[in-house]
Amino acid sequence: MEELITYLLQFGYINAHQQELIRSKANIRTVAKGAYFAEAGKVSTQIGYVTDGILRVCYYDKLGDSFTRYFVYENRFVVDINSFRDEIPSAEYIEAITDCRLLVFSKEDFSLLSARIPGWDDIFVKITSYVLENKLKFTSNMLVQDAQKRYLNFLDHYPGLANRVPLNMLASYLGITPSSLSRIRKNIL
Amino acid sequence: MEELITYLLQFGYINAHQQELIRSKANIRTVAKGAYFAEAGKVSTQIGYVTDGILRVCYYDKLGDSFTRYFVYENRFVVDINSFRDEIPSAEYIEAITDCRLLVFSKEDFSLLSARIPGWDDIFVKITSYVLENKLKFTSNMLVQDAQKRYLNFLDHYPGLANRVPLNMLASYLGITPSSLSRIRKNIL
DNA sequence: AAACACAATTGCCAATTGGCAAGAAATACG
DNA sequence: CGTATTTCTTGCCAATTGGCAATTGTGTTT
Repeated sequence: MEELITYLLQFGYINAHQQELIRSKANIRTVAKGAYFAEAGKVSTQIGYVTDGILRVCYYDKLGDSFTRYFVYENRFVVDINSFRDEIPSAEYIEAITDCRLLVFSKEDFSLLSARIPGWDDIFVKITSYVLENKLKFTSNMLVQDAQKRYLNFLDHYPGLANRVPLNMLASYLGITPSSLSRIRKNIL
Repeated sequence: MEELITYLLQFGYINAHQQELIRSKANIRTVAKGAYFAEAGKVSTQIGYVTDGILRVCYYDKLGDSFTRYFVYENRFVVDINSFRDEIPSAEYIEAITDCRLLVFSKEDFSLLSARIPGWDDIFVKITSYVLENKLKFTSNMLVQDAQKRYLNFLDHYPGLANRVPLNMLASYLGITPSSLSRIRKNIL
């Protein structure tokens, strides 16, 4: 919980009273490994802040194969922002790939915090554009790298994460086959 | 100019009086082919709406080779949003790849419109997350496709654009070599 | 502890893509 | 209008990556 406040303070000012209000509106939600925090086609009614575990934003092709869009881990927000803000159907799935514990805010409480805390909206605008911009940059960088560089870059940028996610999900994030990723790992040793 | 208003109206409501205010604050800026609309390391003091031409957001590696992050064309905003909002240095370059004509708003005028037009900020929040989310999706999709599918997907998603941008800039956007892109084009015929 | 399901590794070969360089085409410039 | 410069195309070959299938490994369940 304190980590959430610390995280928010990176993006804007919130006084002690406002912090207490935030704490009072946060609820704990657990999502079991393999279950979805949000599903494509359904409106996302909660925004989550991950306190334990890892999730992935993913989608499925016509053959039913899944592809990882990106991972979300401890001390980061997870949500389909367009679905949550405009109450439209989510574009994709958010799947827990380990047992997860999140602090969640309902749409109503989030709006209440927005009304009561000047700067609340600003904070989330900053988080959104900052995070999306970074993800876009990282993904776009991968596009012009070979498979091994993508993996090394991932290790660098997300230390410890590679060993916490299944190889096939990491492979689909990196845009390479599981076999290739396995070979790359062997090569690096 | 009317196209700008139409574009904004897709994301939120603005009344006639407010529209007039927007018109009165828009200035025309031209950027010659090859020149920069914004430069890495400098604070972006303007947000632009492209009325004519194509620009690309790009970066350079240590060898001085350039890579295209994405293209921006008619009836879209172009800006380093984090630089413009927080008045911090831009992360990358924005280069005109044809002669360009833009409607620009200075930071001061943009803030004034923000103060005078309820919903102005909302509109830009929506545009930002909607556009970035789409770009991320498109780039992440490319990652798991082979070179030819990337190109066909590009043709599909950005009709007409492929013939308006230099092959080498398109190649660096798609994450393939200019030679490969040239061969792919031949194959498709 | 055995059986099962699922994930990861590995070998083999084919397909794709890159690297380099030469030539052709298009564009810019005096 | 001709020359220079840059961009694009193409051939050749090497390197990378994928596809498939068999095997091994890991974790779960009964």
